[in-house]
Amino acid sequence: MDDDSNNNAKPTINDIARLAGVSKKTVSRVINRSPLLNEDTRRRVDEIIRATGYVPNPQARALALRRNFLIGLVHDNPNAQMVLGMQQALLAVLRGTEFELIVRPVDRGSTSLVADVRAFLERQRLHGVLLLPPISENDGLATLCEQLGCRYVRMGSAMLDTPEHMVASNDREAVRQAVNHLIGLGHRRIGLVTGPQGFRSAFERRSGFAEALAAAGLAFDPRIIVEGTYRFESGLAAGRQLLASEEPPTAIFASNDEMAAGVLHAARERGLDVPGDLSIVGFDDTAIAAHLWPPLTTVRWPIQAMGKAAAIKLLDEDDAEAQPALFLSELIIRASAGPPRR
Amino acid sequence: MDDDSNNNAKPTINDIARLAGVSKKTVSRVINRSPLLNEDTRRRVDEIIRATGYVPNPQARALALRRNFLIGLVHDNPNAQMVLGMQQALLAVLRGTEFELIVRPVDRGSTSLVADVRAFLERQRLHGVLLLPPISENDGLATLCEQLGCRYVRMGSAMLDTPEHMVASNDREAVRQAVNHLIGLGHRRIGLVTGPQGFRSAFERRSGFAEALAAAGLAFDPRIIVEGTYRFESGLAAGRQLLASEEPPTAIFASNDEMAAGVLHAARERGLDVPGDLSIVGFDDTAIAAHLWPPLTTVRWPIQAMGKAAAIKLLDEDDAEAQPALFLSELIIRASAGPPRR
DNA sequence: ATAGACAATGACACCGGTTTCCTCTAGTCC
DNA sequence: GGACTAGAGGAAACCGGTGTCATTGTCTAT
Repeated sequence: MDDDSNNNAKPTINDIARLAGVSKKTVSRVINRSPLLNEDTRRRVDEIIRATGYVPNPQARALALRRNFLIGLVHDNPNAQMVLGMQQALLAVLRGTEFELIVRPVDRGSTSLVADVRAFLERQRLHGVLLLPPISENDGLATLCEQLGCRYVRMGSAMLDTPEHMVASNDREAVRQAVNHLIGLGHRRIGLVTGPQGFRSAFERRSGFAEALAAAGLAFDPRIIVEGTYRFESGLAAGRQLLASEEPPTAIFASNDEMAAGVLHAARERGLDVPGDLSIVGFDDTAIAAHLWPPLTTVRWPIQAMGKAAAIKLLDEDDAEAQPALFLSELIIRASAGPPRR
Repeated sequence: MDDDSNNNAKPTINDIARLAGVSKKTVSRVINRSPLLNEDTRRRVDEIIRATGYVPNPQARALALRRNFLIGLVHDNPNAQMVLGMQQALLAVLRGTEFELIVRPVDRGSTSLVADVRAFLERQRLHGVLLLPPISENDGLATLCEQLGCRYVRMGSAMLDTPEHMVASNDREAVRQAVNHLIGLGHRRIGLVTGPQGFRSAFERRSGFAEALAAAGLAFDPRIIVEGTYRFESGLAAGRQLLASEEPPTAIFASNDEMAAGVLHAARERGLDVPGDLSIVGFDDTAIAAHLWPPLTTVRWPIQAMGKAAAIKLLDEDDAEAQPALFLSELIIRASAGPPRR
């Protein structure tokens, strides 16, 4: 029973060396594809490595190299789908390499955020980290990575850094398109639920909104702009406020889907028809968007593509710059936005 | 600039030993709280450790101990919220310990599933792994962990293993309560959308459903039982089918929220009022549940408590058995279920 | 007083790789 | 033929911890 499945002692570099009749160092050279190595020797050692199923011990390498074959995903993101999508995208690239993914949720609010991440990076000696928004906006973390010599890529809603350290979606442009869609449907009075102040994404989306209105010659009426927190409840409150205003908007753009769901609730509470009485557009295309009634028109970021580019940037010095840094999101047109009835 | 933030060379055990005037081994004993150690020596060394901010190198320890201070989360779960909730629960316990969390999504369908996980465990030499459903139901993985001497905990919808290797919710009981709730509201004809065959959770929930009907003396009518896939689309299809049947149910229990959302869509398509014409109950209490209109009555598992118990079982030999293994879910009553109008 | 037990600590090998530096060959040039 | 060079590969130290075993000093039993 133990015979084939449990060949208890895994071979080490010493075993391989002995079997091949060479020194450890030569085996090490084979593993690391050293160029100054006789072709015959390489073949012979390779043969034995394959036959024994030898795999170098990552812990020993990490100790000797002072660097681990680990990619970190550091995040404090309430959007579970986004985080998981990113994990999948990273793993698709990491699979087949010797790298593993290590995930580190952190606490954005904590005063010790940078110290926490520092301890994490120093202890684990990561090869690289991917910083997800919103903590990717923290310049202290980027500086930290530089200091520690840890490769890093920040993900964000706009370029904040040099292209090799950045994977960004163009939220401003995406929102412009979304709002143009509403304008194209005939809306002239469009409300906005923003994200919380201090978030770059909130700023970008708000800017895109303003730019679209300006381009269409529409007024930017601060009375129908409400700040939210990116949470459902804030969307609900904002929706109530906007719909109760003197001259309510015929359409509302919410800066993420969760708040859009809140706005939809508010509309429901008033017995409004969506999209007949009120059109709603969200942002993110989380699972909820397609499952609401009516299904939500929203903006989908290319998470997979961004994750893949980020992974390659983290792994490969050479391919890093060849990877795109700016990605365009896609407007997903569903049923929650239509021509105003009035 | 480099002076205080970048004290480039981190102290090693040798530095501490030299500063304290003791041998490496003694420092090692202090770190590992060895009992045979003079109190004075311990204090002196501790003092220096604190002063220098020394932290043992995890890679070196891992090499020497042949075991890493890493807890793995292995999953193939489409429920992003659950996975993330579990991550958070684990981290809440791991924080403050020397353990880190490493996350490993795998491909349930892959024929090399066990081999993949084996390679992962062998390479990383994890201290322990938490297996999330549905792959937690794979006995091959549990056997693998035993073989490799890796601590493990399986999470599931029913007890499948000894309590020290298990953290289970009692789905059957929870569904019984949910269905009793519907019966209590006056429903006599209740439809069921099951999960896919082969999933333990699907089986348990179906069993709970059947048991509740039986206890109330209601017939279990196979014509209003539809098998789903746990995905939205399957819920939609099931809803359409059930509502188009000759004698449609007045309430439908869907085995997860995503399918419940699909059923709700189907009701909307037919212009039905929920809960007036149709009551709907889901399972999981994902974010979507509260955001639907009407908000979904559903079952919430105690993810945080289960994650915490799992983490303790994984970390601590002694506390493992003291931790509860079976958890009761909570019925969250919202607006999607009410008395039948008729 | 002396052997034996025990507490406290150190010396040294070891975990499994990599790096540094050195040796040994064989080929080239004059 | 001797000096020089480059290519191939090995010996030993090292990365930073832990395990094993020996050593020392102190206390107790005889």
